[in-house]
Amino acid sequence: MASIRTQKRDKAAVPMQVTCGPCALGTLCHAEGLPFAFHSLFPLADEKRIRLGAGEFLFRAGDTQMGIYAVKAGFLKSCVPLTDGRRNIVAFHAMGDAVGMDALGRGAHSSDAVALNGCEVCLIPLAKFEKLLEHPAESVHLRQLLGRELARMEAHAAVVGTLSAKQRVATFLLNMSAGWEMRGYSKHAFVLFMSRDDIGNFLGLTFETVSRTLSYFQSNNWIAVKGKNVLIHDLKALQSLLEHSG
Amino acid sequence: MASIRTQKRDKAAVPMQVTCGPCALGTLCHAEGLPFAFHSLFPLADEKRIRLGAGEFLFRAGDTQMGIYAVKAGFLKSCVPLTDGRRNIVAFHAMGDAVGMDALGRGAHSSDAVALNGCEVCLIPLAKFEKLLEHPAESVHLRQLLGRELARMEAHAAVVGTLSAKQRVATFLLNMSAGWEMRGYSKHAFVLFMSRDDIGNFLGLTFETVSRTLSYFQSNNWIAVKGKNVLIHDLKALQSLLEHSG
DNA sequence: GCATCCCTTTGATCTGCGTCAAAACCGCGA
DNA sequence: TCGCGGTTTTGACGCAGATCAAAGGGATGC
Repeated sequence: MASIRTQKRDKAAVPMQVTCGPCALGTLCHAEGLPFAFHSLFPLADEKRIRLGAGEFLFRAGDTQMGIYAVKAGFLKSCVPLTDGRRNIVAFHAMGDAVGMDALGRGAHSSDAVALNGCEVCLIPLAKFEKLLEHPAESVHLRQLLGRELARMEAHAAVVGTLSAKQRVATFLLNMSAGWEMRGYSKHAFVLFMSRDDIGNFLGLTFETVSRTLSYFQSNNWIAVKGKNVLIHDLKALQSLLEHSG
Repeated sequence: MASIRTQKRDKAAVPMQVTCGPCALGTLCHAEGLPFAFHSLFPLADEKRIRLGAGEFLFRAGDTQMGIYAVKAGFLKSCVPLTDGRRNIVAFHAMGDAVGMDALGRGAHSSDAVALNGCEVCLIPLAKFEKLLEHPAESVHLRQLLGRELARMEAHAAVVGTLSAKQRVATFLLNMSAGWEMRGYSKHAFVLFMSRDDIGNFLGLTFETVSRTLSYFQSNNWIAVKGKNVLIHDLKALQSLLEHSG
């Protein structure tokens, strides 16, 4: 079974253009979007920005310093620790995603969040949250955020619990594609921001199997892969893989 | 891969003693626990009780009739539909659990909830919810409920994504044990309320593998199994299975 | 430029679990 | 009480994917 590789330090934080349009926190996050009366609760958005280099932890499982984070730029992964010391990646996060909500249950994070590259996130500490959520609109928003995350995780558990290797990798590519399309980018051409090892860990496969499966898709002319660059030629072919059990 | 068997009708709803002590909805649920001012929002608890026979659906994936349900008696399973028509069990629910929160994201349920035997649940429709949650204490409570569920699902995804068959079954038994202990029952002796097929589907294994693994545990004198009755002789042995990778 | 390190690809072999099969068991209704 | 349908157990066999191994990129530092 693939293990998560040793984390690396990056040379420096990366300069970035950061927008707030597609952010999952939406009105929960920063001043501009908030009802006027709530402006005073918030420091300037920039004060709450956090920059991380590749391999740095946003938080670790067990941390009681809670809060919800919105990814502004860059990419992260969420890893849950196993009893044998390994870690399993249960989610990837890109621009606009919310991270850290699993801490709302126990009051401590149950997973690590690790930057995959230079990235920037927005934080709202829980204390601010509590006050904010007295406002019904924000409360509904957070509930939806949590509900979506829960449904996503249920679907992921079903994928790794029942599908074949080809189906898992196809699902992964289709989800990446849909995610980029949702953010306004091409659904046919994108760059994988994680290693084969990370993909394997996420999907419950070895990195060799991930690599082989991508090569197989390419040999069928369904996709073209060159390193982390992916070009999907035949979305329907990948989808039809999922329609027949086995 | 195991599929969920055809649902059966049961002869009748089962007479039950129903208590509200350990219920996950807690103050969110019924009149007794609520702040006095909120009593008027609620009909009598009994009006909101729902009885189900074995195999009956509490709700189905796609239902827009939302609400949160608390299990008062009996057992249910949550199943997410796969693209190939199969369903995968992602959770079991017993007395005191909250069910249906994955609907808070999209406004529609993303999984089925099916009764495993005669059971009884309490409903709060979303509309009531919305009003209730304007009260900070209830809002925090729901947030914790959702956060716990999310963390639980992350852990489950990690289990089915990385562990061996023996480790998955051991984890399952340990979780059952802990669940019963938490509810005030024995952690060493309990009755499995689902079939081998359901366990396999939940763990991403075939029912044959589940059966074989239980037999193996028994042959090591770690447990005794007779049908659905389980007696755990050696919790530590099961736990130590999880400490060594592979 | 070259060397180093890590990531990725591809091949060969091994094995845990799925699949197929059959018998035993258990609850239920007649 | 018996017979029946569904569930569970156990066995034999095969395969998808893990493991072991080695060679080929592609980035980064000197």
